[in-house]
Amino acid sequence: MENKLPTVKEIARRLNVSVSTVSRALSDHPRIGLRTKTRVQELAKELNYEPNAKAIFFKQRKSFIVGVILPFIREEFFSQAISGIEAAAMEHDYTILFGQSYDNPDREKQVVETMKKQRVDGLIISLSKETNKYDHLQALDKYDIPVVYFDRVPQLEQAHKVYCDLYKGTTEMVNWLFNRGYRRVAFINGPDKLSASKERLKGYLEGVSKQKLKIDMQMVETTDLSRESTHEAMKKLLALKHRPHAIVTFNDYVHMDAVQYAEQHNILINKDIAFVSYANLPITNYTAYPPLASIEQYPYGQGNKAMELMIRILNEKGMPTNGARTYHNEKVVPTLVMHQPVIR
Amino acid sequence: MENKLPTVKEIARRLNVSVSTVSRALSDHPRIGLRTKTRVQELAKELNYEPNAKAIFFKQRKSFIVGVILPFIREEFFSQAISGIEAAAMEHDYTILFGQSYDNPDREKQVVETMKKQRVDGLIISLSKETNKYDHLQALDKYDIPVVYFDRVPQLEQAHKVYCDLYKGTTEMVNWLFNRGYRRVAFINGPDKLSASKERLKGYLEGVSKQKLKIDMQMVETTDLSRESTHEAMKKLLALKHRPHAIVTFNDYVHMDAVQYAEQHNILINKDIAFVSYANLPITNYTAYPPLASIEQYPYGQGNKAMELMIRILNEKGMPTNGARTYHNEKVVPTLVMHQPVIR
DNA sequence: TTGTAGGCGTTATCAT
DNA sequence: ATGATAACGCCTACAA
Repeated sequence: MENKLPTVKEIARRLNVSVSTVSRALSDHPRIGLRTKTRVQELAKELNYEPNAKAIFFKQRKSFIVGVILPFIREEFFSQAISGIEAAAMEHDYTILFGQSYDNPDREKQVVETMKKQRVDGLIISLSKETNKYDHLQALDKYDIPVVYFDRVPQLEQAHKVYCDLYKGTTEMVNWLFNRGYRRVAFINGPDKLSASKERLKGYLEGVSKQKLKIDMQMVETTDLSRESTHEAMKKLLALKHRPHAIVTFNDYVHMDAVQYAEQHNILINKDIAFVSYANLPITNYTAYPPLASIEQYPYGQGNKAMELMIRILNEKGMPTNGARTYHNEKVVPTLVMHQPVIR
Repeated sequence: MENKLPTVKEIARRLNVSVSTVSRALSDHPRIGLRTKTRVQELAKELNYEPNAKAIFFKQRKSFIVGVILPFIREEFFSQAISGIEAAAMEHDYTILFGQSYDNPDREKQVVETMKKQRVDGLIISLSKETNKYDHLQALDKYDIPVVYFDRVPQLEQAHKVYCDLYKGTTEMVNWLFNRGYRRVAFINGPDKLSASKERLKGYLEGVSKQKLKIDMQMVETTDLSRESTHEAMKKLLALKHRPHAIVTFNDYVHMDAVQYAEQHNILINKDIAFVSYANLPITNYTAYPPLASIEQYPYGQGNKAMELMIRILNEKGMPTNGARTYHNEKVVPTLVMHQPVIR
């Protein structure tokens, strides 16, 4: 009893014309009889005909679908990013196939596989924090599926990337702290492997050096971004003979965990110790202890740029090239944002 | 210089066999020469052959793609929900086409249109708060694209729905407050049109009635969920001759805005006035003023159920029916969760 | 055991 | 102005 979807063939049958006539009539081909055209168009409307995009895309070898893989959509950073991606996609009639890696390289691989099977036109990805092999992703390039990395980008030259240059931003933040009189500035960094961590560390060291201060590596801790790990880092920092005056944390989530630990250990937040962070998530305005300042990384903008770049790449695909592929590398400039100081 | 994706045809050409042989060899057809089979499979592996899902889906009239439309992905409730959807989808080899309505019915329509064009196998949607016409969605049913609504569901009998029955939950919460001695319990509800609001209101009225108290409609305010609107509602409640002892808010976001307003007006949160809410988002644990209690609505579970239901519907599609369609209606039971009281 | 042919819905390229 | 046909990649009933 299923009401089959109408096809050109069906219309052709009913009108006793050929499928090509129907196809042409529907696409308003110039040299087609006005009478026939009207008849076809009327029947099409009556039957509620809609071209089957699947068939068209199949023929065109194009789906207008771009895969997007993120570590965690529940992090506001990434939900903002995907919104930026979606906006750019919509503007150019693309749609988003969605997947999360949950920071698990195996799962990431699996999702990439699915996207490949679905033959997405391209893939935008922010790497899982453990990913250090990119074979499965580079393989896509060979299949003519371009990959654009954003925010969590790989250490590869041969890749399209959009990310925030946190080197400068971090230096700036450290300077800002010194200028405000904080002399012992500690740093809870993310996983060593992440290029985002390396950038930050470089910036931090640069900032400290500029103050002509000796660098104290006891002031640098690492977290795997879990609450436990962050608490562990805090424990070490608070156990130091000379406690830090200020703590820079990897992002606002680490910040929240760090501050939670500090509060539980009777530290007066932003008084005994000042806290600054990255990301500047809107949600921090509602939290108990917003950071004194944080570095805005414009996730929406990054996502938007990544998708724009993807579209540019896809559009250039048919174009003649001089042989060598060029890879794009776009940096987004972060900004230091100061918050209303909240001391509790 | 493009490395074209390998096809059965290509493999067949290279091995001087027919495409059907290749196809069968790859699918491990029983009666195929072992020698040929191995040769084919080896070459396939060497070329990194993968069947083109587009072609298969085109043939099978199936894409294994389900569209998901949410109001705002940045709300933790929805990002949890989509995670539940994704998990169920993955288990059954489905993928998610993603779109946001931003609570805008026009945009919602547009996204639905895109999904239809893409010929998704089905659509899971949580309605925009202003949507009161469902034609564009019911139309999908005609195209044989099933629609499963979740959380924000329409007032339709003829629809598949998964949602949380907040009627009982709200009554329970109001009782809980009365039992704790709060006599004037106010309520900041969401938009009237939302069935979620109606459910809550019914539960609230029921709860108050049970206490044999006169219902005071001055205690009931409405917000369109924006911060301004919530602040407006708070203003009215605080201006009453007899201030409420407790305030129930539509969800944790409204809660945060309400509490923010109260704090700015020198109310001691959870002392002068107690606050309770819905949703129980993890992020509330980091906020300055978590609600005293909130009603967990299990967004992950709802999403998961919605997708499971979708898959059941899709699987039943080919099956013989007795004619009339049956619509599924699944309720998720909410739970009242108490929090560590924080008074500031 | 393997090959041939037709079909899925559409459009582009011929031919009429 | 219209029709016939091939092609996209895959599968499968049927033929050999």
